[in-house]
Amino acid sequence: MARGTPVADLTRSIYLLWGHHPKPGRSGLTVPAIVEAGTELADAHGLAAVSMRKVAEHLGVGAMSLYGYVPGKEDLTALMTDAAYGELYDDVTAPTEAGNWREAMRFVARRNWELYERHPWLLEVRSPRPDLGPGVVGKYEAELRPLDGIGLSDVEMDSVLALILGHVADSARTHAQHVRENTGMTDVEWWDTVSPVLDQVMRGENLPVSGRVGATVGTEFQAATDPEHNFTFGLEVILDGVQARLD
Amino acid sequence: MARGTPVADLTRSIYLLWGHHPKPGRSGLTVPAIVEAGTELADAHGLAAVSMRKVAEHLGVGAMSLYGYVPGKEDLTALMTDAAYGELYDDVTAPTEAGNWREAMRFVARRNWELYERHPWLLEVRSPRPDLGPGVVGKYEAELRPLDGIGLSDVEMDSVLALILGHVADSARTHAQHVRENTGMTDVEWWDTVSPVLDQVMRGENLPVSGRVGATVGTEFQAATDPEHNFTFGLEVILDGVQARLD
DNA sequence: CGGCTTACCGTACAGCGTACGTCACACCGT
DNA sequence: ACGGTGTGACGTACGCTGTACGGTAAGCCG
Repeated sequence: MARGTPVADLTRSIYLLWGHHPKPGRSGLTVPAIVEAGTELADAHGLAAVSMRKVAEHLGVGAMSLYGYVPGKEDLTALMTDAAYGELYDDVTAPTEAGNWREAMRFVARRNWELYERHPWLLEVRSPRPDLGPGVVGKYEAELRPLDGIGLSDVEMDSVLALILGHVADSARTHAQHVRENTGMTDVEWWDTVSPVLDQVMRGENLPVSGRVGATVGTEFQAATDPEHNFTFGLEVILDGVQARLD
Repeated sequence: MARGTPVADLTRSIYLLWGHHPKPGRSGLTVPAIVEAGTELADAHGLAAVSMRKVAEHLGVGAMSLYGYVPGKEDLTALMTDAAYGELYDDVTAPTEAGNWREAMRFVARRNWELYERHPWLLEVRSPRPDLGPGVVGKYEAELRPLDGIGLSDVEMDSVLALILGHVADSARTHAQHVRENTGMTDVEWWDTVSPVLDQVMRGENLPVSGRVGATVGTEFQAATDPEHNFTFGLEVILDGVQARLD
């Protein structure tokens, strides 16, 4: 699928996101099937494992056949991303129904956290612009609603949501890197290896505070850090900060 | 340079980070020179542009010669990362001297923000474990000190710092994607293209809150979002939240 | 049944990280 | 001064990537 002018490409991409895709041909290929295949691969082996060849193979089809349905890898990733975010809430009112704004934001944060656990590759997606598909747009509406009418300006609503979602993504990112034991060794093994070498090599460094804090954190969590603790702690700090702004 | 057991590799990587590298051979190559070349390339063209071939070419040397000094690309990236974070503070006391803990944290956040502006590729680095080199360790000590003795537990100190740094990274990430006009079109061009298509395609969607907020934000910032505003706003919210915890 | 449209895909190219094996340089012992 | 040798440097090659191009063949219509 040849690339054209930037404007034409962009328009095509948006139409694609919003469900304008070609009917299945004689191989039975469809855009949703391609997206699903890509998502399965990404869930299982990370975003780097999603190559056009692998996706095609997974569908029993030649690599180049995909280009009849999807302009390229970038658009495939955008489709996967939007689909993943789209599965977050059954209904646009779900967060609102969780309770007051604080409980709603906890609900939102927890849901996003779980989404990143299910689809860690979402944290690797690096899109130059937001992928404004139906999933993302619906998510934004659902998450913004509980913040409406509690005393924040429109801009503040957007900023608060961005702050919370950013915090979730950041914690989840650390968590995902943390959990990935497949790539090498477990946390404990890693620390057991690193620790003595560090002790030797850092001899003579003057680190009174970080030395103490690092030791405490290590003892507390049996690891260099505990992303899940940081997630819940940070969330409450943020919510307290928002509350302070409301008063 | 052949890879060995995980433990040996890890040990070697840490020694490398802490300055244990081979003396220059007959080509005059050194590890710092390689790291510098990689950093220059990354600053100019992003992390993806840092290939072993390009770095070698930049140094007037064959690609494989680098492997005599650096085990592979992963370690090169780790070295670059640690060096970049190491240039953040002239002295370990710099943040502390900025004033009380709030001012110190604003100083820390701003410095990190500027670092990410200077080296946007830092936001693309995806390391399985923290790269515990001298730069990163010194940074941790410097940033932790202003939080010492203000009424937080050790674990809370670590969590608060992680929260703030995560927020900076997240804002800077959005900012960096935002600024990258080179890859295609400017913000305004993009929105002018996307907006009418979205209007058409979203006809019939029920988006009362996000529609209003999106419009307000767009008018306010002449863009879909303003990362710098989100950065300072979010930071103050977080600081307020921490203050609430201190009371 | 013939012919045309078009979906499909085999091949190819430029790029990547890096394993392997060779070459020539610099140094050292005599 | 010279020969041998250890090793730093690197050319080549492999398997992988995204995707442009052009040929093949399948399905449909007259």
